[in-house]
Amino acid sequence: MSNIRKVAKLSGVSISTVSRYINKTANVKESTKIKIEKVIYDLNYVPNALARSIFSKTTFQIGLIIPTLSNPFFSEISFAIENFASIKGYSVILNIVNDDKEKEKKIIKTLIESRVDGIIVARTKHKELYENLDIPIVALENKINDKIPLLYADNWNGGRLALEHLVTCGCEKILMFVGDNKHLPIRLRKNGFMDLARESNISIATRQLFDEDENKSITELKFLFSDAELYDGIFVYNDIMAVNLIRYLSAKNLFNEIGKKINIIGFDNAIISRHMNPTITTISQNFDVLGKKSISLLINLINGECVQPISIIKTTLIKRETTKN
Amino acid sequence: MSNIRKVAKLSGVSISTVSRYINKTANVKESTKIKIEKVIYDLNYVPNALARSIFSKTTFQIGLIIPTLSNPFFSEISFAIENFASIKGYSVILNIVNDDKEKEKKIIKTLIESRVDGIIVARTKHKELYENLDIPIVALENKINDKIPLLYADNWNGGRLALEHLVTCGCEKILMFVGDNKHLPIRLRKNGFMDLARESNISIATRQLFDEDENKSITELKFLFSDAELYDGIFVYNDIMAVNLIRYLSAKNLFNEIGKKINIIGFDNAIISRHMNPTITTISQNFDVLGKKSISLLINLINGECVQPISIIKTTLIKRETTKN
DNA sequence: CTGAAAGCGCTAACAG
DNA sequence: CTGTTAGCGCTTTCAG
Repeated sequence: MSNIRKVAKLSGVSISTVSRYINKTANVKESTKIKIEKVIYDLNYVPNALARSIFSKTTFQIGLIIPTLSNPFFSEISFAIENFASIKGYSVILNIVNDDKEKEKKIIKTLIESRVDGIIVARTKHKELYENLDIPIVALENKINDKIPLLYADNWNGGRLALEHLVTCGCEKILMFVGDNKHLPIRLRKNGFMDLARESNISIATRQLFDEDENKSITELKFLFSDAELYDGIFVYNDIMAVNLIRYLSAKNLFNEIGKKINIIGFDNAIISRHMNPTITTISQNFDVLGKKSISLLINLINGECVQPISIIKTTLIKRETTKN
Repeated sequence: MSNIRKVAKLSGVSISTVSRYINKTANVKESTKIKIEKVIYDLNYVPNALARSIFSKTTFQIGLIIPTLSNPFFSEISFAIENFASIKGYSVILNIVNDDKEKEKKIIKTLIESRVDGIIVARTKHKELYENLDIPIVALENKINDKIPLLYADNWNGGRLALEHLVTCGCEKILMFVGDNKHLPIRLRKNGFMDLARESNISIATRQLFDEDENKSITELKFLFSDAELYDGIFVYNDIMAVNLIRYLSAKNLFNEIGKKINIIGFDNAIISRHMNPTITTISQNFDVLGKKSISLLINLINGECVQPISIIKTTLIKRETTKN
């Protein structure tokens, strides 16, 4: 592959002139401009961003660290992040942790070595890995420490919206499937739901589910959801589990009751919620806004600006077929 | 951020000794080793991969170019690619084209500038952008030219498997929803299905669908799928459209016929196919194998080895609730 | 408007 | 086992 020196030699000018031409960092005489242009074209020369970065101390690359891509929450958010990063001129290095702490450690090392300008890390389970990193970081969902800006959807208010909607649908026997307490957003969904229930004097039955339950077989689901059909309003902590609930009810031949006698509301507005049969009423996390905000926070950080320590993105109700109104 | 010179000075040795220590490229006396170790630790020094790459001419980064992340086919394949890339010591730069040719052009430029070691491009619509790139490339699904190795799942045989299964289920009135002919894999699915039909003297009704139809409303779906319920065996060119078909049938109150009087088989084994209600019988693309193979092809190319021009990954039948047997 | 020269952080051949 | 030196591809003073 050719380099700037070759271009300079063949154009009969100095390296610096070529550099100036490429970066438009100073005027170059029209005639030499044309000469250089031609040589660059003939040689198929492409400037080396590495050499440039070594000097400029900025790579315009950011690292994205996520637990998985199979969960639509993360694929949607990665989608949005790539989109806004690219608009702002940044490339994103995709890193999937997959519950492997050693891998997460190695990822961070590699990112630092390749001098990414910043890191966005979603729902990490190992905040200690990020404590002493001297590089701009934005945390999604899981807080790392007071110095690292945190961003998440307003799960608390989402929980309130969910109950509000069930009430609007006229539900009177309400059941909530609670997710794993170790995740802050999951906890907040519950709290929002419960806080409103208390304020409104509504009594709520609760059942506990865990992350592992997301991939259970239909037989196991029968056990998890048993008697859910006795309630007329059911809030499930995420869309995947709402999907499972629907499968359980269908297996019990209650498909036709869904959205009528049995109202169900999920959380996430995952793709599956608008494709599922029936389509699922849910609380939307507004991935686009999350992606945009995380990029803008990170870029502000990169530019040495101050950013607010916590940003909360509005959640909204998406009405579909699993609820009456 | 500190550099190798600083480390050398503080350790009281030369730059090259430090370099040797870091890369274990030659022996270093135990005592100086310890000195260097300490300084590196105190300074929180991390070697600069850019400087190293500029010399070694290799970045251990690869570019991944995909049309979207919303479609599970691409998120699953990206997942697999990241996984195997990272096992082999490569980072992946995620680039989402989103049907924007100008963006695709810019992406390629940026990747070349940052001297990625290779590119994996999935289902590109603009092969001309890749024709004259002097860099290892692996094409997924859509062929670019004879020089660029192509990799895809055995859609043709997948089509055969689909028909075979419908026949096994005893179907006699068979309908096929054909996808957009401009995509090779989609065409092959149809051909496999049809070829077996001809060999076996089975007559097949066909209907045409297009990419845009994937996101249509239920009213529009009614038009697309009208009278599909008159058939007892239906092959749909991908899982998303199979999902839509199921929603159409449910809206017509035929939910309980699915998997009984009406057998449906999709294609892709997308996540949604195992979560849908009912779960969808489908042909699996084996994302993991696709991801692994695309990485190994690319790395072979990077290492200057010869690779076969076309690789075809086996597809398999996944039986679920939408078919009888 | 242009060239010479120093330097970004690192590696490697060479000499000791 | 270690230091000196040249060089990777580029940018940017500083002169002219």
